[in-house]
Amino acid sequence: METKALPLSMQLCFALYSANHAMAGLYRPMLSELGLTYPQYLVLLALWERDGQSVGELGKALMLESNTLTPLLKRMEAASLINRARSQQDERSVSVSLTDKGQSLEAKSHEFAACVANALDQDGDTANALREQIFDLAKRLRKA
Amino acid sequence: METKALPLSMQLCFALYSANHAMAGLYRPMLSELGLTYPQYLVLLALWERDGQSVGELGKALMLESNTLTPLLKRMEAASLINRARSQQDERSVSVSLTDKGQSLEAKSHEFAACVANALDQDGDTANALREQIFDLAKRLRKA
DNA sequence: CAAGATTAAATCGTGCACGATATTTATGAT
DNA sequence: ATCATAAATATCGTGCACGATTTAATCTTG
Repeated sequence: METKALPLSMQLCFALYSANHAMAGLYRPMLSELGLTYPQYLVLLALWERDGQSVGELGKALMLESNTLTPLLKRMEAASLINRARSQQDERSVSVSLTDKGQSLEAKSHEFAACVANALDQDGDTANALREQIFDLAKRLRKA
Repeated sequence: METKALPLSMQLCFALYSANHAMAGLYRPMLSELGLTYPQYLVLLALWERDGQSVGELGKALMLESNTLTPLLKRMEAASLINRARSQQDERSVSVSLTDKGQSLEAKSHEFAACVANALDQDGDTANALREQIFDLAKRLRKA
């Protein structure tokens, strides 16, 4: 009974790890010019979609908890990208909103998307289908 | 000219980020019982495939550099999973090899793969095709 | 209303990821 | 042989991710 190892090339986990790294590597130089990190960019994406979310809502959108988000958001506040304010209705909750600077970066996100599309070097429908498959994969993994 | 933001749900970068997190989340409790982290498990996968690789070779396989690998490997050495030794042919290079303990964990990797397959809840061919698409995606992104 | 339970953020400690730099060993050109 | 260069790890500082715990506000229930 051989217990031959499954090579990296057969591991879905490594495919995801590798692709996620490669994507981060593609974004890094572009984001770096804006003084942004990759997770900070994801926070901006979430806020461009809906401004004024609480830390908990952001966490739900990005699958992160306050132990990760709080320091990250503080750095973004220090960089004048967002404001953080306790909610009046519920003093436990902190509302995160975009500054003018944070809003102004939204235009760049389209350049980035175009750059990714270019890197993919395949037609849009194929890329969209793959994206949906990956989201679906994430959903299945989370459910398990 | 609207500059409407691209929502998270349309971002391939977030799909990968999310799926990678979900996969890590699935592995975490299983690996935790073995005292392993997810990147440490990837190192083991690489070594089960070919034992005795140098730090640089491991880095090439996993897309990591010595600044990440060296401390990680030292922790794995401290946990008696691997040995690190300078090569005699070239004293610059460090060869990483599995201990008995490190080898013995290989059997578990098959359970993990089965667990992932079960979580996917879809037939193997579909999963394999998706894996190849994701590897291909990573390759395109890296080339760009 | 008061006491306990629940919820939302924050804090703390550890490990990973990476840019920049340092250190050590090997190689190459003269 | 010597010196410059290159190569392989290692070190350092910053930021992300997460388990565990803490703090403060709110809700619940007697």
